[in-house]
Amino acid sequence: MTDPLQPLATSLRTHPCGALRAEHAGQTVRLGGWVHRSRDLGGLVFIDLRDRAGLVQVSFDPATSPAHVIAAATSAGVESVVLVEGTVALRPEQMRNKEMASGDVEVRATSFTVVGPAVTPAIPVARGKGEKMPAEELRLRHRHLDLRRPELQANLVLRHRLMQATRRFLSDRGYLELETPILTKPTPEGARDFLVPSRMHAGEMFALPQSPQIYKQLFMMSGLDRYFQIARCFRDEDLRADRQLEFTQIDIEASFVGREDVMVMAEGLVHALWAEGGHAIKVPFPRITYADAMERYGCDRPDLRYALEIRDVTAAFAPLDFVVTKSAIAAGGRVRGIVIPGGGGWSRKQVDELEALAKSAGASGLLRVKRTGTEYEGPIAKFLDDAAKSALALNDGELGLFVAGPDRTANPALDRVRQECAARLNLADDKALAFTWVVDFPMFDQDPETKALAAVHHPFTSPNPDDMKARPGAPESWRAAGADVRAARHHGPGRAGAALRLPARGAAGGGPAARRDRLRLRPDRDAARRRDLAARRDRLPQDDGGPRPVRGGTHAGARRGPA
RNA sequence: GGGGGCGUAGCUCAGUUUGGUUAGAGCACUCGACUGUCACUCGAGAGGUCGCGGGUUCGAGCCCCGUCGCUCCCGCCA
Repeated sequence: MTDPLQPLATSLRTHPCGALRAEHAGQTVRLGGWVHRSRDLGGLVFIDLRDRAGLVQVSFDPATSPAHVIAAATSAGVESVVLVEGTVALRPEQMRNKEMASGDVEVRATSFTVVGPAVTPAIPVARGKGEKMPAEELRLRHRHLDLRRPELQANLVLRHRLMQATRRFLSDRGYLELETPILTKPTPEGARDFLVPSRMHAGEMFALPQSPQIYKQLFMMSGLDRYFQIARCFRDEDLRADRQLEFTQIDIEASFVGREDVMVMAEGLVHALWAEGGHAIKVPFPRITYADAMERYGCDRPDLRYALEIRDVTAAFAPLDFVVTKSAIAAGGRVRGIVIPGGGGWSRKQVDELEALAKSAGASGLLRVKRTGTEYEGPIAKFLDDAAKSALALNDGELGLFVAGPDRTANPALDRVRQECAARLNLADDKALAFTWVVDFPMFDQDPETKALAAVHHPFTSPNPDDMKARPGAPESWRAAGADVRAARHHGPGRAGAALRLPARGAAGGGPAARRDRLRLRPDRDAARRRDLAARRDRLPQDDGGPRPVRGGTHAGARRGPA
């Protein structure tokens, strides 16, 4: 690959500042940049000059720089835009700076011109080690200053490279980069549309698409076969730290493909993108079914960097004369929980905190028992007979935490407790990514009271064809023909590994009426969707998949997080 | 829509618990000193409607009421 900085030479400069290295020693160079920081030692002055490529130290020494040049450098304020001419010189051995990419050299200035004198910046650009960032509001108000920071520029550069890598990868595999309209009719998706008033049609609104769901399928019906788009998406929901009004997603659709084709392609793209970012990740990703994930981790996006798996101990509690578990089991629930090595040493207060967590997630309580030697302690210990003790299989020093009740409430509670325990025990490897596929999601979630069905994912995923054939009258039991990529979250600003989601897609299943019902279409609205469904009668290519969106990490300069 | 937190110098923050002299620190800024620094160092200086409005009080940055802004969480959201 050609050096991406090489073309930066112009009639005014010979090199970008940050590109200078020992190999340039002896050359006369002209530079343009911003005064990042300066150090006046009295007669000897240093300026760290900054541009997009990085920093370089410019020295102003009476032995090499004319007096008026030194005077000009002395009075130049930080963030002034300057032009410098000088000679690249190797620094004396002791004066090299290993923390600076250009730290082996400096530019000995023979000429110095301030082309843009700066006022004191409203927020500091150069930041010392350990200094905090200004408030988000101020950073956004003075965005031009904020974006001068090398770390933010690095984000934008990475974003650019990821986009180029995406285009390269997909184009090489026959995907066409096509665009779909931004101003559309409102659609019955999950997130609320951004609405834009129309001048020509007073009282009516356009909607900005939360994602380009609809029109891309026209491409498939039309026979374009493979499409992708690095698409801007919009949603009018309340914000969170990791949720933005607008964001970018890589949207892909393909025809004549099966689930394996989609998964292999998606793994390849994820692999290529992380490789571009300097991370080697292993493919294929391990796979886990939704049912397995819920059973072992209580969560459809388990953090697989650590085990701490959920156990079913219903059999141990079933014979016991203990009202809590007895009534839960009688009502069709189970008793499940996790066993924590070393948890026996946790204080009453620490365990109470876990119980509060479980309760806030919907559990009625958290049963606890710890084993010390042959002794069992805790509120439920007195109910345990020898058979139950051996069934629990607690080792010395271990703490057992259990939830009794229906999976529907126990799962989220156990998930929260498991994650908190892992955090306390520092079980997760910060550097690990733990990519995994979660497959065989249920198609629908059924409200236990109203029996109403709601799509677990977006409602346009195809049901598993085998399930549809086997139990045509029981859509609540169907699995979806989709799969999600999950990655354990990283913690810390700017390092969030995105949660990637790649549900496959297709028709909603059932007849047109059932589809309409499931999609919650209103006959008087949703014209675009109705037209789409109608067009399906003209036949889609066999299609259980065009993965939707690889999400996350592509929105420049902003805090990143799972979508 | 609901709940919590915050708002003091250009920036980051102490000070509010228990009201009491002239509201402080670090960085940045200005001036001065300093010839190998790299968050240079040292000395001096300037810089404040304590978010805004009202109230209680002899006296409010501090207590009370209202209001605006920011932020986090729940709801919502893929």
